[in-house]
Amino acid sequence: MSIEQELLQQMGDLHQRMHRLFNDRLRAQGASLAQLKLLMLVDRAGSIRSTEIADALAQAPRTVTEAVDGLERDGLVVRSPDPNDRRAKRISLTEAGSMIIRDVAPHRDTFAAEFFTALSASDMAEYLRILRALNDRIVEMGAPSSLGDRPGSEGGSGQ
Amino acid sequence: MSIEQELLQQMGDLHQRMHRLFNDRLRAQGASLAQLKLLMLVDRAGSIRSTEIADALAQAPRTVTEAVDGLERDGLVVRSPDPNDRRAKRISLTEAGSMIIRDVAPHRDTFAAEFFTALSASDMAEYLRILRALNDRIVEMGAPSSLGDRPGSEGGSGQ
DNA sequence: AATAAATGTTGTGGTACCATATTAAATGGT
DNA sequence: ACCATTTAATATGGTACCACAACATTTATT
Repeated sequence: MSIEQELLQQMGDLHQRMHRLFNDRLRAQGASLAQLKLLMLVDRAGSIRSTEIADALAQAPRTVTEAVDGLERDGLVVRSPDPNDRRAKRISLTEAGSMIIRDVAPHRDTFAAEFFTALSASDMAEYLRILRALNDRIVEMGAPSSLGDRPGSEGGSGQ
Repeated sequence: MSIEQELLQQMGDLHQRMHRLFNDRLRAQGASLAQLKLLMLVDRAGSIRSTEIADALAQAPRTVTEAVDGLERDGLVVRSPDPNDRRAKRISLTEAGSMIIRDVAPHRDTFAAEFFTALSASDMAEYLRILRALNDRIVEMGAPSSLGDRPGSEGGSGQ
């Protein structure tokens, strides 16, 4: 097996394991990873439209509707009509939604801290550099460039 | 944002982008990533039972049944009764299944090669070392240790 | 104003995952 | 041989995603 294939394998395994473990821990706090991401985005925006979510998270419109349905059913967000555009609805957090974000934050930090004890400070820096290079590369290869991050501060890949 | 959070973010973004891009390319070859993984496992094993798949891929029994249903419907695998155990069924590739694996292999290699042009040889080595350390760490933290690899040749932290 | 085009949201149907039953067959103790 | 346990596969119901189609509302054109 080539080193490239080995890397792909390790990356996939790592992601799968992290996703599971993190999700399991989150479940105890009353949310899933996907829900949390969405809640945090709504929190940052204050109030936001479906299409803006779809855009920020690089998700299909349908996915957003469904996710918001779930959150609304759980009383974590509310949809209210947009005063300026009667086609649109503005999505915002409820008290319960804000509370979840606040409750989860320390667990997120704890997880990250625990996890990265595996790496020295210089390894972390190396790793970050490599990840950025790979992210630039995959965007060059055709992947969507804007995902959930703040727009406009992309690491310059030139060409 | 701490470096840990930044790393988490970059890892998540990278995975999402790779997954999409790779899946899109694969779709043109007539399979999905999940299907390909399963097909490759069946190929390596020759013939295999549902539970062995679930174990190797760290997936729920239900997931396996469903995945095999899809592959069987597409004529890529067949289920035949196990002669030694009437509860079990042995899953094996059809000609079409084998063909897909052969067709896809070069694309997989091409993708990996293209992608990792972003990294120098020494960066790749670094990256692999870091990934292994993180995989070991996440397993320590409670994630399942055996995924997708051949059974019996586990490299990592197998106590 | 009415029709057309663009945009925002939701519906339909499909893949890939999960936890928790459920049914059939094998197995081990007596 | 019999019953309880375990194991193999599948069923039920749920989350998280997708492409594509439908529908409502706004905006542009005539």
